[in-house]
Amino acid sequence: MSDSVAGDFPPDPLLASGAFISSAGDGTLDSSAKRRPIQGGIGISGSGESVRIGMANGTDQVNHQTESKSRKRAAPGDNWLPPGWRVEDKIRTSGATAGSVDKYYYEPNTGRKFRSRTEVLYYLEHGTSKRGTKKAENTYFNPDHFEGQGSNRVTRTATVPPPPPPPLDFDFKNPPDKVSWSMANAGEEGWIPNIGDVKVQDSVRRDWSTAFTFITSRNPSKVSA
DNA sequence: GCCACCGGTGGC
DNA sequence: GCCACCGGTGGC
Repeated sequence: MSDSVAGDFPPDPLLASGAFISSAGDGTLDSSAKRRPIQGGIGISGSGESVRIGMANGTDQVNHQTESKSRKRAAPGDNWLPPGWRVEDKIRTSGATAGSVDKYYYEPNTGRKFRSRTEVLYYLEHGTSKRGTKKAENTYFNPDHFEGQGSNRVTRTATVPPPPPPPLDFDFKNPPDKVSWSMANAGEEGWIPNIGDVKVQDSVRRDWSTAFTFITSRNPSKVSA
């Protein structure tokens, strides 16, 4: 009764639509590029970390008993994470707190890293991160930028790969008048969009997500000196 | 007591 | 200056 539509997505929330994730440049995953030389040499570097894809995949653990936690611990899985985001559990290898785990969240397109759910949510709302961004808070949803992005002068540093070509179907000029969201199944899939009585297709929803991600990621945070 | 979050620091 | 990591605290 459920394998029809809402079953489970392919493990590639964003890639499916157009596959652009241009994170190539900044080596998102293997941060082996920099990464401080962990002393002690405990070989946890590779095997100690488990990276998971955000989104409904952890269906295996059907143990979603407490859905209404509270502010903290409110994320048994990572259902609050927008599709495409990655979560990385990093185990501390030294110090008094060695063995404890830090969670890091990675934005799909730019690979930007966040240390907490709070930071991610903040970023999703403001399009910029609190920390590390002293100024430049001008990133707001502005459809016009979207069109002219072919050759604008935005002097973005080479740090961030060029904004992904938007292979989207999302019509920025004519967004749906109203979208109602319904909770499909607490804790599993999260919210499902409906326009009128019609459930929004998965692919469409994914485009929305991609569009959103794109918008929120094309900000000039690195404009430093 | 456990867990998530954030500040601060040290290394590069 | 940036980034990764650890320490410590507050909330539950």
